Amino acid sequence: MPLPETEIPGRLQAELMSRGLRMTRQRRTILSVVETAKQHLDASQLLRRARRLDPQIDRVTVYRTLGLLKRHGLIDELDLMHMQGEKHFYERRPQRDHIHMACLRCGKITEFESDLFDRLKGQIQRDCRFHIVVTRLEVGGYCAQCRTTDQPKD
Amino acid sequence: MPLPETEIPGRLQAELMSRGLRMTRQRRTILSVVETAKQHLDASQLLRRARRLDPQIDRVTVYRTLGLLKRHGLIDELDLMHMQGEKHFYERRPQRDHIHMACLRCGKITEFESDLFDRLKGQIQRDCRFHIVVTRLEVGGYCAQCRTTDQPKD
DNA sequence: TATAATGTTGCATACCAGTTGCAATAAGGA
DNA sequence: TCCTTATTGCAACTGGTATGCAACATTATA
Repeated sequence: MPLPETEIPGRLQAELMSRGLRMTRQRRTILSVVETAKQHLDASQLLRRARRLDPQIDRVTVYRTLGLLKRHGLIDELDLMHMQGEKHFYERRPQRDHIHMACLRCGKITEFESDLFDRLKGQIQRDCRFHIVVTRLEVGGYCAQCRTTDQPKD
Repeated sequence: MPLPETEIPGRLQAELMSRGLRMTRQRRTILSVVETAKQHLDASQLLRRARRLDPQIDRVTVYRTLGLLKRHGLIDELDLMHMQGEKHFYERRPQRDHIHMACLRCGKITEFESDLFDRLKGQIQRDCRFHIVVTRLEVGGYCAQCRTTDQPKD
């Protein structure tokens, strides 16, 4: 994921502490993995990386910490069109929502920000009188590289 | 789901047959359940309804038929923000894409069509040179009824 | 209408991501 | 430092979905 320059390392940790949550060694480790990830990671990848820093960390702790971060709106959960089973992927909640495009052929994930998307969310809030907490726009299709070559069959 | 008047009963069956697929008793049953559903159903609900019409239908057949319909782009798979576990919900692919809004408090699912959404998809295709096959825009938040009352706690 | 070829089904079993109960442990305030 | 309470790790479990395989049904063909 493009990590914006404005992001402060340790931000997640500071956020959780300011909410009065206990900062354990395990949480610090997991948060640092989430913060330094350059791509979207699933729980097991997250666990593997966390274990490189703290070998006795348990996967349950990873799941619980992810749940915590989700409930506090600090990370977003992605499905990425379920291209690799049913696992979920995580990213720090960005300042501005973006769209995830998944190429059904090469599997590449691309992110895209758009004013139209922002306006669409505004329209939903107004027209539907719906208070948006979280949005997820995922698009499956063929990226520029793959759409020129043969398409996969059924 | 709002089933548009333009929808022809037996449409799914005709579509599959025109693609040269075998039309079995089980498939006919499952297709009719999908076609007549008035809400988004998950695999187990679909199975229960199919069994009312054909008691010996097996759940794997439901999963396999759903997979088939998905691959042929005849139904869409929804997560509905994973509010009820990890199950998936299904709906016939509509003529025009719509947004699913899930109320995090009462669980109500609302659908919404929007020109802005159509334009956004156009922008993605153009600006990202991405050929869209399927989109999924899900929004979690609080509906008009629920946003006025107390919010749930962490 | 019978037959052959191939696609589809049902059963049992396995799988995989994620969850839960509970006793042991550790964080942070007094 | 002690005490309270949150958090952890282990093991076992759950729910949704997928698979191998033999039996069977569908469709094309004769």
